Amino acid sequence: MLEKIISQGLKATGRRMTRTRKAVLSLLERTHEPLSASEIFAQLQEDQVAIDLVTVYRTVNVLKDLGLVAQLDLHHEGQSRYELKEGRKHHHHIRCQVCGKIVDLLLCPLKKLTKLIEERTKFVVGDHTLEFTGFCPQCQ
Amino acid sequence: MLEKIISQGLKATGRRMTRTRKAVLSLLERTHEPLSASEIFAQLQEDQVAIDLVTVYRTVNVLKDLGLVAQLDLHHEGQSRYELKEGRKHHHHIRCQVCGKIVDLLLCPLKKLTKLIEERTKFVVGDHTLEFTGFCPQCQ
DNA sequence: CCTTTATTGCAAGTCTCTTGCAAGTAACAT
DNA sequence: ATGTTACTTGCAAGAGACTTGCAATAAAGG
Ligand SMILES: [Mn+2]
Ligand SMILES: [Mn+2]
Ligand SMILES: [Zn+2]
Ligand SMILES: [Zn+2]
Repeated sequence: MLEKIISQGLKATGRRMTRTRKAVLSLLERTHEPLSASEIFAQLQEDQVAIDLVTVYRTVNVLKDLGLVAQLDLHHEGQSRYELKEGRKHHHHIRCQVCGKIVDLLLCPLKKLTKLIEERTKFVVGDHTLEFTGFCPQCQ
Repeated sequence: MLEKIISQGLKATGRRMTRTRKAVLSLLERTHEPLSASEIFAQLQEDQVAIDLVTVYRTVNVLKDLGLVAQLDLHHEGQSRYELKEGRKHHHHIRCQVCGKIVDLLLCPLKKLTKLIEERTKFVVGDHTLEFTGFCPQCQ
C-alpha cells in the first residue's frame, strides 16, 4: 500500500511520516487530475485538515525528490501541478483551454524519436514533456 | 523585410512602430535561441538601447498578439521565452539541463497523433507543446 | 517518558509578470 | 512645419507563485 512504500522512502532519507504528509498523499492518491499547490491547500482546508500552504509546497517537493510525484508545468498556467507516479505509467496530458479540465493521454510517441534526436543534435536525451491543448467535449 | 511586415500588422490593429519595438524585433531577428524578457532587457542595455523591462514585457505581448512571436514555457524554467515565428516553421526544442543551451529540433512527430487523440478523448485538439531535455555535447 | 532532530506555521523575502498613471512621442490632418 | 490626438513609455506599485529564516512543535527511537 502506498503509505508504506512512501514511509520507507522517507525513512531512507532521514525524513519522517507526518500527519500533513499523509494528508497530501491521500489527496493525490484519490485525485485523478494533477493538482496545483493551491488546489491541494484548498481541498485539504475543505477536508478540515489543518495545513499551511508553505507545508504543501515543502511536501510536494519532498515527494518529487523521492521520485514519487511528477511535477508538470503546463503551458501558460503559471503554476506547477503535481501527480503521483507510483503505480501509474509514463503518460502525457491534454487540457481544455476553456474550462481547464486535464485528461490523461495514456500514450507516448517519443521512444523512436529520441534516437533520431540524439543522432542529429549529439545531445544525450534525458526527459521530455508533451502536452496538448484544445476544447473538451463540454466546451466545444 | 521583417520590419515592414510587422509595421503593417501594428497599423492594422491601431498600433505604432516605435524605437523600442524596432529594437526588440531586431534583437529577436538576429538571435537564434528563444530569449526571456530579462535576457532581452539585458542584451538591449548592452546595446545601449534605452528601454524599461516593463516595455519589453509589453512588446513581446504585442508581438504575440500579432502572431509574430511564439511564447515558450520550458519545463522548470519559471519564465517564458520568446522567438520569432515569421519565416520559421513549426518546430520544437531540446535544452541542456546543465548549461541551459536550447537547440531547435526541426521536426514535429505529432500530426498523426492528433487524430488518434481526438478519437480517444473527444477533444478538439488545438495546439501542443513538446520539449526535450538532456545533456548537450559540451556538458556530457 | 525523554531526548534528539526533522517538520511545521508564520512572517518576510524573491522572482516573474502586470497594472495605473502622468509624461512622451508616433501618426496624421491641417 | 505645426498642432492634435491617441498610442506608448517609464516609474512605482501590485499580484501571484514559490522560497527561506526561525522559533515552536512533534515524530522517532531508546
Ligand atoms: Mn496524469
Ligand atoms: Mn526555436
Ligand atoms: Zn513521453
Ligand atoms: Zn509540434
